[in-house]
Amino acid sequence: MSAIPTAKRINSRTKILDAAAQIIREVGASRLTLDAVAQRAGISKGGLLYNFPSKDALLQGMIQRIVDEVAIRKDHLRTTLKSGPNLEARVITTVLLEMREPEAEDLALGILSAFGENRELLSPVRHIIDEAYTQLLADAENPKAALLAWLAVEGLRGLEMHGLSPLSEADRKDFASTIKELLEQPTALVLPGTSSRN
Amino acid sequence: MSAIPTAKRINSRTKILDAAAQIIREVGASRLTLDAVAQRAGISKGGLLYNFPSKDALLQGMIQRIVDEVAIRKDHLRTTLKSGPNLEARVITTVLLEMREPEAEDLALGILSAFGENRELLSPVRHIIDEAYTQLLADAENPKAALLAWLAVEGLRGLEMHGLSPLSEADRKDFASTIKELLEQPTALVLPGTSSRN
DNA sequence: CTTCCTATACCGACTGGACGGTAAAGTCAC
DNA sequence: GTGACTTTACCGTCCAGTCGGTATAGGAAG
Repeated sequence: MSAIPTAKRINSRTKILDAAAQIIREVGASRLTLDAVAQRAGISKGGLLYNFPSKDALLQGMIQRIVDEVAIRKDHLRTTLKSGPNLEARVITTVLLEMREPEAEDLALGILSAFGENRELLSPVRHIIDEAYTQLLADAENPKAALLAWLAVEGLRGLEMHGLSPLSEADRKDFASTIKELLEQPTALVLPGTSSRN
Repeated sequence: MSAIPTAKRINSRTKILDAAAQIIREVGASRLTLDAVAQRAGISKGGLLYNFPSKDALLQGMIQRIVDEVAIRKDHLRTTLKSGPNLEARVITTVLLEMREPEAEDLALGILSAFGENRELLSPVRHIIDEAYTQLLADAENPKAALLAWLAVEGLRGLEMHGLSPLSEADRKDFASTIKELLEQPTALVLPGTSSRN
């Protein structure tokens, strides 16, 4: 929408997005007010609203940045991980499992913050999920194992996001290895019914 | 605090909780205002606040009801499902997979609604999760498979909760069978490392 | 049985603060 | 001075929670 973002503006925008993410991380999405963001970003409320004309726009900006970030990480992993079976599944599970690192922790929370108010804001998220799902299945040597692994990691991330995970640090490591092995050994999962249906 | 809840009061309370759940389901947690709940319940705002002295108390009541409901379902399934390996895991995954049914759909949303405002409200939820996790592992013939299945189902539920699940109805059914088979056949998951530690 | 008293349950106008958003007046770079 | 960017001051709305009041039921006293 904004025609030519200048350097100054870009700087302000990142400062604002950083501030918003920080607030969500520290005091929760419900306290993400425009005043608080402006103050934290060291900018006035008017200035904030100049950069993001509404709160929804701000949330949208946060989500977009997160989505972009994930795409970059995935691209990076796609070339870093040693190729082999279920590459896409390994990429996505790795991204999700790493998503607990401090710098990216706000991802989950940012998404959550948006959903509550305006479900449409999640559409970019739905989009990358749909895409990831398609790629995951297309690329998978053992689709059932790939789906299982992805959803399991997604489940753990969801629990951690809400601070509800019962897994100890050791348990988590074990689980991560389980996922890794499940995906690297196409024969790890042996099911009676269809073994490898299209 | 209230000494002896009378029948009348209990009736009002359930009407209120029903109304609140309905509102969340229909228009989202952000529109869950005391006025709206009161109106929907066919009661005055004063009456509502008489039964639940604060909004937090109302949210707490909603969560408690949901938690109790889940406990009942689990008890029921524990006697219904045919005994065999990984019973606890089968119980919990069944509950979670059924949680999409209309009557229980508000569970997820109710929980979410609460979290945003006040993280402490989730402590009863954390409690049943911790318990479920312990039982799951203790009872499991193949702990890794049990954990995998539980987290995967949890992941799917999380996605569906936010309307983000990419799985078609058929995919979902397939996935449910995968889970079932994974838990009923302790040999379905064969991992190189520790096959059945501890 | 009737009068008085109390407790429970509920009512609805009101308040005070929070918060998203607006508008007009700067400020600074070019 | 023109346009990008920022500030200050303000408005309107929404909403949790308050508060004085009403209605009904039950029990005790006369």
